[in-house]
Amino acid sequence: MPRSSGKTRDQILEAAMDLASVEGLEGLSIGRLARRVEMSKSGVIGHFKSKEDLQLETVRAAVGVFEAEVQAGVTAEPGLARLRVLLERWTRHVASGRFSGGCFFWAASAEFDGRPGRVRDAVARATLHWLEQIVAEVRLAIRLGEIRSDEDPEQLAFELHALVQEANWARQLLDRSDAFDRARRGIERRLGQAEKSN
Amino acid sequence: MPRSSGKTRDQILEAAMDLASVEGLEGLSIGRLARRVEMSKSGVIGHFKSKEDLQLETVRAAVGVFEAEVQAGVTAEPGLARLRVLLERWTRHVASGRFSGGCFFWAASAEFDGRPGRVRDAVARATLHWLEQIVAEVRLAIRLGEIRSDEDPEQLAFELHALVQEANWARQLLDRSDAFDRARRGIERRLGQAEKSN
DNA sequence: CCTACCGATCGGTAGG
DNA sequence: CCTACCGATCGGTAGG
Repeated sequence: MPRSSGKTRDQILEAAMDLASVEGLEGLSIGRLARRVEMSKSGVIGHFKSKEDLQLETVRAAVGVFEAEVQAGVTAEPGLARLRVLLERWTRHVASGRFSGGCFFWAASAEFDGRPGRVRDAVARATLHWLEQIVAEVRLAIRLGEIRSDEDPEQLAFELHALVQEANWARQLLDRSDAFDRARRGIERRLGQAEKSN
Repeated sequence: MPRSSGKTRDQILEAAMDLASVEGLEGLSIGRLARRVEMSKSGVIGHFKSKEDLQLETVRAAVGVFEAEVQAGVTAEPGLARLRVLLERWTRHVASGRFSGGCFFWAASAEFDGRPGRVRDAVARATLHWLEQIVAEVRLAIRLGEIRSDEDPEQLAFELHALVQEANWARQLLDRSDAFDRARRGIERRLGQAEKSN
């Protein structure tokens, strides 16, 4: 059962994710967020213990969106087929404009990589988890004989992951509308190379 | 001839680049920068017209560092050989820890991609210029018959560029000390694939 | 280059 | 959920 003010809290977090994707999790000030959701500052912060707590809850909410849009309900066969589906869903999610500022975690990564603390740890944990999921899927595909056994799963995951992050960069900073198609082409070419021939 | 206070100004910009690589160009506040260089706030801002001007000069200084460490004095043969040298010098520069927060332009990209203005334009111009230089070198290598003529220069440059940015991300956020070796392996593998066999 | 100051905004709290 | 307020810090200026 949701608590009584669950709806408002969710609305605040939805606005917080969008604001943070543009202005960063630090630029996400309580006053600015309050204006955005048309509440008083104390009304906003009353839902959270502190700004750090608000940032942590915002990261957690973004993890929830990612899981729902990228990971949930994938029915493809485990291995190479599921790897392709996961990468395509990720690409589509980042390209979709779900958040005004592009990929939430790319922005949060760059902002918090130099600031020790719980927010940085939460961002690192979430992004590492996703990277490790790609590694695991590559490993499975190797075990199934779909990907060449001389491929290093960590290396292949690194290269695939790089392409989607690059696409986000190229679209957000350089306004390259073809960025995600380039990521897709790179992924397909790389997987084609890794695939066991025959 | 440098103006009389050129030395101090350069010291301020050196500190500003380092601070911005960690805290961002916005987190680079005049007060914090003043404390870092042991001056008063007005002493710092006196060298610049405004905070935006300070940010622009800091970007310009970072372009200068990049040119000196990556682009200057490359003697390799134009084409594939020079492409390899440029990518290796870029990788080494980003890996070197020249700035505390890792790649200055990666941090600035994520921070300003959602904020219109002159700072964003300067960051976009600088990074686009570097990307276009990689494209140009690929094109030359194709013309020289060193890279297969069915390679799309923009696509290949996108993929190579992605690997170094990914390495910066992996080291700064995930503390992956092997990140730049992964970038190197990816670059070599990709160039090997693009290379004309025989 | 400094001190001293401006109005605005920051995160957060008191009190209701 | 609100108003009203706290001390700290923001970018920037006056005056020297």
